[in-house]
Amino acid sequence: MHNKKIDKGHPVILTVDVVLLTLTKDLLQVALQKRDKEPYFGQPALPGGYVHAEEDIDSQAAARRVLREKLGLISPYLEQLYTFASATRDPRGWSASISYYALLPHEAIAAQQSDRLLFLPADDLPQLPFDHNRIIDTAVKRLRDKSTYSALPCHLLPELFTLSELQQTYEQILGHPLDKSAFRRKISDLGFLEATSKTRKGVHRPAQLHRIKPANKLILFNRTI
Amino acid sequence: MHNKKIDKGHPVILTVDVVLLTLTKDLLQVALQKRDKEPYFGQPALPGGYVHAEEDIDSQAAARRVLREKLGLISPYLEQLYTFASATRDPRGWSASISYYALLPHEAIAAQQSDRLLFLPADDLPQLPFDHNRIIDTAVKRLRDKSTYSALPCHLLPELFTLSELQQTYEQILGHPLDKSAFRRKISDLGFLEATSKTRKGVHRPAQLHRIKPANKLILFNRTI
DNA sequence: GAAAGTTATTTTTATTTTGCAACTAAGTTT
DNA sequence: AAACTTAGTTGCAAAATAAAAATAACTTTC
Repeated sequence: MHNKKIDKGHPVILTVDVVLLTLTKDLLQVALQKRDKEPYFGQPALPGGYVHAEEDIDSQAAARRVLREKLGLISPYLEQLYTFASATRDPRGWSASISYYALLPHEAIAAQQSDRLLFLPADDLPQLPFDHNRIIDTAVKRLRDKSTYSALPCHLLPELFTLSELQQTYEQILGHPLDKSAFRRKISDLGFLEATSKTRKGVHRPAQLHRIKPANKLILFNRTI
Repeated sequence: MHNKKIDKGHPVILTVDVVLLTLTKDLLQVALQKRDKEPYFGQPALPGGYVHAEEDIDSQAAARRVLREKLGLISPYLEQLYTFASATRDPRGWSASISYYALLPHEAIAAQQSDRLLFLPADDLPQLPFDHNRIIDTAVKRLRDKSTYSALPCHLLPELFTLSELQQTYEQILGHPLDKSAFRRKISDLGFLEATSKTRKGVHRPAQLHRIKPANKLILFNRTI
């Protein structure tokens, strides 16, 4: 049996943290920011902050606000990842972090570089404050898993892209090569992309630029048990 | 810009709620409990409660405690589902519910029936307090999704079961029939079950009883992009 | 107690999907 | 214009899946 005091719960810390992932050249990178307060002042960490009960309508809005206020970015793809909540993850006390992950094309953030913001390879990070390494690992795993059965990697590319670029994106995320014809067959069968009349001029044969058909959110591939 | 007060965050409510699912006859059922306090006193709702910062080491432990204290049950399968957090989901104020879902064989809970505990079909519920309908819908969807590519439904069966029973379980969850030989081939190929020498005596040919091989956690099926 | 009925389990066969390789197409560079 | 490179397509064998049929092991009925 517990008394009223215990039943009401002790005060806990409630934050959101955002794992912003992007793909540069051949590496998956995560956005980190030098902390502007204690604990871990000055150390690179995930952008995050307290939930602001009076201005955030829900946790997704809080994550959007963090992205906007801390990084000056708006991400079309923002999904709840997991909630890390324990007595030990934050030295200040029992704490819950509702974590989100966001995907952005490298082009969309190139302009945003600031002295406090840095991008590091998500697969090869130094030790970060709190349980941020674990949060990032979880985000990368989620991205990899979901890329095996969905069109998620499209969100790492700009609005217009070639099929070869899309295949390369999948290959970089998954870490292994894909068959060209099988890949194109699948994309074509699912029909969530549309070809535009534009082409990517390069050194060789120009490639047709594609885009996600409007009104197509996240496409899931068929799986059969 | 925000002042210190706002940056520290306003007090928010942090709870865990548990969606306990089980399969009876031909229906997926969810455990509900009549609330013993306001708000919504007396109404059936998901078992849940405040996180107890001084006794719960993490949110999973809090969910286990809820299951134990409120339902008198221990569930081998307990997974974080989603965190529902918003200004409007609880009349008392800004609230976050870290929700978990648990799976149990019907046999394991038959003995636990109490006057406050009831099981209702998860697909056909009355309106419940808070956003509990949405939480349950999310849990059912997660179970259905995950059943298409994992051995999750095993956890809805007792330790020993026949392959036909397992197939029926999949079919009830997924809502469509599966091919018998393909199903058995897949289970056999994955090799996470072992046959026992026991059989299920019935009206007709006895079926061999199987069990999950020890040291096998959750088996995921292969998916190819 | 043999025949019929029912469920379990395996085997066979047909159909679909995938993986690989070769081929054509369209540009640039030499 | 010949060689080179990347884009995109086509054909086919191998693998996986689905459907159907066959066989096995029991119980119940007549």
